[in-house]
Amino acid sequence: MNEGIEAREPARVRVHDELPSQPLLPVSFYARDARDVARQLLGKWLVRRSRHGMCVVKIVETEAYLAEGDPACHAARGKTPRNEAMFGPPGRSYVYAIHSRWCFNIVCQAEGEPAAVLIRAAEPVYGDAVMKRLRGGCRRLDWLRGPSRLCEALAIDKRLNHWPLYRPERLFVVGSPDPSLDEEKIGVSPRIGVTSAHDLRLRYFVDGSPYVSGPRKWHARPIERWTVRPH
DNA sequence: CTGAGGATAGTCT
DNA sequence: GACTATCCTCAGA
Repeated sequence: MNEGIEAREPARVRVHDELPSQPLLPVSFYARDARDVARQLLGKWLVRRSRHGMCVVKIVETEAYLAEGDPACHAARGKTPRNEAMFGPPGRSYVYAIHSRWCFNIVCQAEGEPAAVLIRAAEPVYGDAVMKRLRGGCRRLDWLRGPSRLCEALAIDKRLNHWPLYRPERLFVVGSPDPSLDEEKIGVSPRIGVTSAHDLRLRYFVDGSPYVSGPRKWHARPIERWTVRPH
């Protein structure tokens, strides 16, 4: 049908009448180094359509887990039933449980090169009533502040493991590069809760955003600068 | 506001 | 049996 058009221009998606249409992130966005993907996911909209309703959230905090030289990566010691999704093609989800809570990752790089980005925190954009209900009515600031809180607010669980994120259906990401998110507004720090590889600074966050998780003192100022690369 | 402690269950050795 | 890419509560400043 219109495959030729879609190959040239990314499909635009209007997720709600009141929200502007946005380009859908294609597979090629994810088929790169997880550090670039993690950095450039900041400011993008994650869209979730579930039986509870539709939610749109703006990503404000991510972490990269690398295929090479990263002992904290779940795939560092080879393939297991749990981390299988990381070894698959990029652009799909990797959902796993920790302490009886879910964490949502996006697989990056290439098949057989297990890298991923953990989505750690986001800001509510649309669907307040749904997220408030799923989060038990806690403060709006805390609905999406932490990887497992985010999963709870968006009804993300193991059933969405291996899910393709480049189709505008149940779960996907839209957005274009945000010129206001230059390197001075991006903070970089060690990853939270990771006991090994503390020398690696692979956590990225929108500096100053109240929706970012972790100790406040960590985002008092950016710890390191990061060069924006186009995509 | 911060830090400590404990609940909790899936995963791997 | 040990570990964990978490979260909540509580005590104290």
